[in-house]
Amino acid sequence: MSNQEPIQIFLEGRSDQKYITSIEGNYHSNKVKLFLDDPVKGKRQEDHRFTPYLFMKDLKDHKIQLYQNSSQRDEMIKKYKIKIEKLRTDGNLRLDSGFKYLVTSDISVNSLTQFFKGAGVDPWDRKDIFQLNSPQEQFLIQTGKRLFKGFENYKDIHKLYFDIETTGLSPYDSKIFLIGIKDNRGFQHVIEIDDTPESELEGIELFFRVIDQLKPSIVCGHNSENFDFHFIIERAKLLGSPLKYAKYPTSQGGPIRRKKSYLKMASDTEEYEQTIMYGYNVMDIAHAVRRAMAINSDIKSWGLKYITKFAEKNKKDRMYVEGSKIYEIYRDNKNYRIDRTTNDYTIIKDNEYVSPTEDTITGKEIINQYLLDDLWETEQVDEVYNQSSFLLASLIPTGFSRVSTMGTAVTWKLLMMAYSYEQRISIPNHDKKRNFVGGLTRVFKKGFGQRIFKLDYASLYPSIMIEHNTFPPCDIDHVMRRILIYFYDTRNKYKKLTKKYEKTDKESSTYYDVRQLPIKILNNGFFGSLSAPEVFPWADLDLGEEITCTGRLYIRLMIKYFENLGFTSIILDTDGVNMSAPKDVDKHHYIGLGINSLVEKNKHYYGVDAVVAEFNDIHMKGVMGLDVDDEWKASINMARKNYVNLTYKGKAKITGNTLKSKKLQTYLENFINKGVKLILNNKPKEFIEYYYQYVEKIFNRELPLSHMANKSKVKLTNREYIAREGKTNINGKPLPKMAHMELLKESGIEKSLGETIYYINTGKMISHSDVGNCSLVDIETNPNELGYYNAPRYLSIFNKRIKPLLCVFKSDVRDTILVKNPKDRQYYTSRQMELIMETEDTIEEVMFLSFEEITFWNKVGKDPNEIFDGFSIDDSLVKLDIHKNKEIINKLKEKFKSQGVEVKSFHDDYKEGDFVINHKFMNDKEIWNLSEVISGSLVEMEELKV
DNA sequence: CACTGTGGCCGTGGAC
DNA sequence: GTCCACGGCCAC
Repeated sequence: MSNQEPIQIFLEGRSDQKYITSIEGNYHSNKVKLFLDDPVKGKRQEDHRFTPYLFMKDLKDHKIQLYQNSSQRDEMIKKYKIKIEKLRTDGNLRLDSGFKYLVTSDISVNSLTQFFKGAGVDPWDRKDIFQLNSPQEQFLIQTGKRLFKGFENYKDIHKLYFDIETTGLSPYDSKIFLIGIKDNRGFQHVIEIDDTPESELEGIELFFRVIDQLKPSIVCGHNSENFDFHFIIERAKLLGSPLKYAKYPTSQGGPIRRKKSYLKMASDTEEYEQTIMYGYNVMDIAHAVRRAMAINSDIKSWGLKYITKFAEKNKKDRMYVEGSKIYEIYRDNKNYRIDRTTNDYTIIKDNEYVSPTEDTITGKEIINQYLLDDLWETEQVDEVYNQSSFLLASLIPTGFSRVSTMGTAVTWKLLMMAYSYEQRISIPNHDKKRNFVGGLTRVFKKGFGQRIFKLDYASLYPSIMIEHNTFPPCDIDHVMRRILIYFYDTRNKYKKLTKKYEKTDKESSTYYDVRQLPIKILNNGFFGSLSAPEVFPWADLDLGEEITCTGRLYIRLMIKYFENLGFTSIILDTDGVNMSAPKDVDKHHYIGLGINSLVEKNKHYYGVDAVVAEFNDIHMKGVMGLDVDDEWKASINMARKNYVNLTYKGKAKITGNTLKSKKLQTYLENFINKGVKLILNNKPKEFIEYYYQYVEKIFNRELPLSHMANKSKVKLTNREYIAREGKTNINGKPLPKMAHMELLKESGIEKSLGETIYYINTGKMISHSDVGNCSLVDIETNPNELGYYNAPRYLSIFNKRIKPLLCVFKSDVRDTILVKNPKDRQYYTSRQMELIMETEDTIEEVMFLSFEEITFWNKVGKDPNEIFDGFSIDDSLVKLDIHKNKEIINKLKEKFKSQGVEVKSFHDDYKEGDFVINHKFMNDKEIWNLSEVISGSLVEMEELKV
């Protein structure tokens, strides 16, 4: 354990300074200001200095000469107080050709860049030669300080929540009438604004004065970057305000401003305007929710009302007002009867008698309470979804708003840059981007299954990296390996503690559970970073591919092992297989040896758990091991990555985008949710009846427009969409139109990025596609409104979606179920309605290494059959068919040799013009080909008989 | 002073 | 009808 201490100190920051909540630096000096919130001494600021630096490659390699002659250079070095230090490379080629000089200036980051600009190179433009951190990051890296040190919980940070109410959506034709403010230390206030411009400006100014008084560390709202701040600032400008708000009275901080910034959500990046307030972290909670949404497909919307319910944090007695009625109720000077236990209210009509004992409330009071309840919920959502960013910020040397918007590869880059700076190691030259082999995925059995187990490798990719030592050689201190092992151990420790306190001490349990979260994020992101050379300079694609190819071997090994024991593989995806167990599986009994860390010593295991524990103890090695992820009562297996499972509690869990998507129209979703349960509970006749009833409803337009509406997410601004018009695809054809963007363009409505819009196809025939045949639908005002829609087309879309579900029926029945008109409905016998399961992909095929895999192993000069050397597992399970292949290939080679032709195999090092034997698996058959190497690739010439 | 990966399914618009 | 490129979303 003790050898992990330096890593822990590095990650948590070697400086002991506590309670830093934000840092302000700049490019024109070497000064930074720290903002602290000491629980005893209170809020204060500190001035600090740092030495601006950048990492630089050897300029000679880029044919760049710094200044005309050495005397001129020396003069500039003196002027800008430049120092150049050579960093460690230990003879590693990528470090030698990387950023191996550390250049510093005692003056400022600008003087550093000025020095190079004077010589004709702008470091900001030449990311290929220079690596720079922001002043804030430079300070943190240099001093070993970290944000939020000393704060045990996110709750301990002083946070201010706000929300505004406006008369409309645009600041140019509507105005603010309420601003709600609440902090997490007992303050709350609603600023009321009347109809005059003076009052509105006063309200805005008061809002900033309140912030200035309270000095919270974090200022946040829900969707505040896109909406509230934009609105407030634009209104203030229109009303003639100079916008010099939110300064610390004693500071020299500049005015509030907005800066182009990026929000990273899994593989998506979105631009937004970030609000900058000197000394504060300005956060948008919707960002945290949207990042969670990108990873968790069960979250359907990032709206405040939805997400509070999803997180089960909704206030039970909250005041609720429909969005369109807020202004009306606020302004109409009416009184309402209210039930204080539920906060339900009804309007009191003019001349209506009200007894003095009745509880009443004014419209204004309703809206004020509504606003405060919104803020209360905002705080709850913040606590749930920003927790991991808060914890990450105490490990990663950068500001809070950046931590909560950047991607995982940048996170790892900052960690590695910090380590390289501390240890004076060069930053490697980046690897070249290329495609590579990823996870293996198959569906072996299609249709209806019962009693299904999911067996998957615990953290497959990180485990492979640790067990097979796949780390880049350019990491000369092996720090990535050490960090990963530290994370692995720490996370396991937290997981064990979470479990230990689960029943006795809920608070401690949650404390540890929350702490394993940032580690999980860093762990999961590591493999992706290692394969992202354009972002992460330490990336190594051969290693990335070795990890995935090794993963493919592990999954094959597992399939062979369990099939041998009578298990049936159903669906395979990357790191796990859904299997059905043999009938006698419950007879299995195993007493844990505890050799494998996933197995408890002396614990009695039964059934599938026993089989898996034995596999782990006896046959796995080191950190590698299988988990029994779950057990299900029944399943529908439709296609690769697409299946539905029934839990023993009766819940249907849908996996894959065939039946689960945020774009799925509500009418489809409603049918699917009920329909899959009927099939899973083995009620095929009821399913068929339900299907025909639903066809009738769609056909006769009995379903509300809000349920039929297509959902599209806005990913382009109107301007970007219009700019797309002249563009073509790789074949020179124009890019197709997008129905929802056409609607926005025509109506002149500009939606924020990330918003969902709803529209309905109003054509007459199936062939009437959406473009030119659709109109926008307001799903909120009249959710139950019926109306005209393109029934044949929606029915056809419905049938297409349902089709994959029919894989549970016999093939002759399957083809007759779907109808275009309810009068064509079919009737079936019980025998016809038996649910089935049939073979799709074969085990034999999947045991073959793909051509790409063999090419890879060949390229790196490794034998995949040696991956399991040292594992105590039966050779026949481990050794793959490539040995058999080798025998056949050798025979074929000899045959050609006897005819005087030199032939190679793809195991060999082949060149342009060589003849090569290769093989593939098609329709369950092995096919052998003779190919010629033309322009670096294999061109098939003839099929060979074996 | 943007940017983790591959594999897979489905819908769409447009060309033939 | 069939094919294609592309976008979107999802699984891991």
